[in-house]
Amino acid sequence: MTKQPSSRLSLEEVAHRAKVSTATVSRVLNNVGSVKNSTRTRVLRVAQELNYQPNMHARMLARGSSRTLGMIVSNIENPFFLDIFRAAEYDAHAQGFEMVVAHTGYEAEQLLKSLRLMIARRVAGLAMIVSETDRSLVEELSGHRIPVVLYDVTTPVDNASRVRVNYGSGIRKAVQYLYHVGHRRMAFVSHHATLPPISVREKAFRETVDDFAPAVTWISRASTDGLEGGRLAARKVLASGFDPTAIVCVNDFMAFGVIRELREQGLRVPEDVSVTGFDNIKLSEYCFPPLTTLHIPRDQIGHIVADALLSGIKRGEPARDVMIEPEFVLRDSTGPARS
Amino acid sequence: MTKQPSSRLSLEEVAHRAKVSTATVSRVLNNVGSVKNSTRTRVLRVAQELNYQPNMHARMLARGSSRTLGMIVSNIENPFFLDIFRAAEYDAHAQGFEMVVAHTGYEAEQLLKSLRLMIARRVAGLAMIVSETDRSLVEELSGHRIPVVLYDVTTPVDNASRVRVNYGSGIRKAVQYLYHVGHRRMAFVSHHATLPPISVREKAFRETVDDFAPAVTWISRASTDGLEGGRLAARKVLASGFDPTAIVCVNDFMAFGVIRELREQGLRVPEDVSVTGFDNIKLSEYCFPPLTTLHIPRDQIGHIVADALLSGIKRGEPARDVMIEPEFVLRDSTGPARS
DNA sequence: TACAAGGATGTAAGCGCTTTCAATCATAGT
DNA sequence: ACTATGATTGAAAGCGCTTACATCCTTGTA
Repeated sequence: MTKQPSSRLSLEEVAHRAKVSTATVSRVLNNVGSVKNSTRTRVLRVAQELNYQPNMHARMLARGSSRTLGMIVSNIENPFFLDIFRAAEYDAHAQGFEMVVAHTGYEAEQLLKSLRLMIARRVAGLAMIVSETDRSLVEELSGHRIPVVLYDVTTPVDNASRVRVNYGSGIRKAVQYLYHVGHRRMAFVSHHATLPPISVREKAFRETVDDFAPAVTWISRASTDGLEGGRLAARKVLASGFDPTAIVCVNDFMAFGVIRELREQGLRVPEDVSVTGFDNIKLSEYCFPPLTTLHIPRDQIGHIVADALLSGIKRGEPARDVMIEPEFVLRDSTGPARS
Repeated sequence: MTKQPSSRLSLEEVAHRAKVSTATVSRVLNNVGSVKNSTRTRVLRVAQELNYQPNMHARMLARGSSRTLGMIVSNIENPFFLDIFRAAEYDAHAQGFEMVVAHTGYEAEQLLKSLRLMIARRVAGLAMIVSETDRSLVEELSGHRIPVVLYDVTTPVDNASRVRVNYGSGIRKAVQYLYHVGHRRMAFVSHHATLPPISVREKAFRETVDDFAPAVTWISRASTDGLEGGRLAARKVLASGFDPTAIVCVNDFMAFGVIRELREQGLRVPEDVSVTGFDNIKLSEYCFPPLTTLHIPRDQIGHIVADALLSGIKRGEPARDVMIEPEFVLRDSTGPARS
């Protein structure tokens, strides 16, 4: 029968029952220093019997290192972020680190709170997979000498690694394809136009379409991300009279919302209107019609993020700068323009 | 210009610069005890200038309380869990608590690890929104006198609150509807049949169909949850020759996978086969065709979870037992049986 | 004017762990 | 048998914070 652990079970208690000092228990539990085999097993047995779990806060305080990686994401509902998180978490665990997440819901104020929380937790490294970063936040970070990786940030930041996606090139691939199958009136659907990664895509869209002289554009921005946002933005486009034959969306979720709204208004996809997404989340393959989109290798990003952080922490390696190339995935939500 | 914070910025440093003792700084920062107004502002100014953030681990150690709620979920990709999490987090924040999540991917071993991690973190309360709980884990918890809430656990556990969903009643609503619109051959699609909440639904399905004499059932279990699982399970059903006119799925994601596979094999939904889900995740309204499903009030669950935990922590209130009633949502993925 | 009652601060003892440093013990070499 | 060497262990000093408890000022009051 395992012993009932008390609510205030400390290493000292274990030491006492095993008739050794706390130092020895610590050595056993951390597998450092040298401990006689018989002592080791005795300590382990007692710890087991007591169902003892070390207090991570005390441990962190004593060690002066939290062995924890922090990650702040904009929208935790977006599986896109989750995939990055999970890949990073996998690597972190493999190296004995924990991960903690915070999400901001695209609110700058919440970002600041999350950032402070991460600092309060004394994370050993921090990944910011958020769109709303601005310079002042980076200041908040400077001085705490922890490795940082920023996702989707255009201007480089001192001592911070960057992972970026080449949105321009991605959007260009989609627009080129659409143009080649006859589309001349294309709309672009996005949200939060002030966020840099969003505006980068908008800009890329505009520029690319401009390269194809006879084509024209229309830009519709919703006040919110996701399905609702897509629907709203689509409604605006359709109400505008622009009558697009193709709608390019800033991400897959918005594309789903757009498709939903088109269908609501009696338009078929892709016969009447072609729709493209961005991200290639898992669902985009499963929804109807399967979505033409741009694949971003989220696992790869997660691994890069973890590696940048961990190598910075453990070996003090310098910051990196990585550019990810999206890949065009042709499915059934796009087709030739209606004549 | 704000001062460059050093990497080892402690409360003591703040105290030193503000020419007061650490006790006073602590009082100011925690807003307790009495401090002269001029002192307070001075301390706050210094803290601000230094960009000081208290070390949460030290704080926790000194306070003996982490002010943190833990939540363990099976599958973090499932927006279902996320919604519960966010609702709970909202309440937690409102009461000055942080939240940390861990996910298990339905692995019992991972559950144990997560559980230990939560204990190591000395969370003040723990919610387990997992399907794979078993008695031994509860033992692991007993003795640590922290409020616990278990989701979807059939047998009551001492001192633990429970929140359950009345799956039987939910499945019954779906089956009744299907029967009434003429379905006689219904299949049930699930995964991990050994998990209690899954088997509960299976059982409810079988029993309900049995109540309608002329109807027959077929059960198909995939080895994995989610879209892939749904596809696999559908493939099995279709290959079996059972030729169902309706497929009842254990959750919405599997339903999406099922629909995808049906379409792949040239079957129309709902004309050839009706499909129902369970959970009513947001996407179920947006996918095509919009999914008939059973709504579970996730926000409500999240609030109940947080409230059970927080009231247990703060006021020592006893454990509760809540049953949630799912609500049938009729959309377009179901219709009369083909004749 | 002297004294009680608070208000404002500082002192110092932990919280539960890790980690140096020194002390002790066992073993091998001579 | 005696010392050198390395393996084992324990004592104790923090890690950065909170929190009695003690101390020293202010006031208001008799």
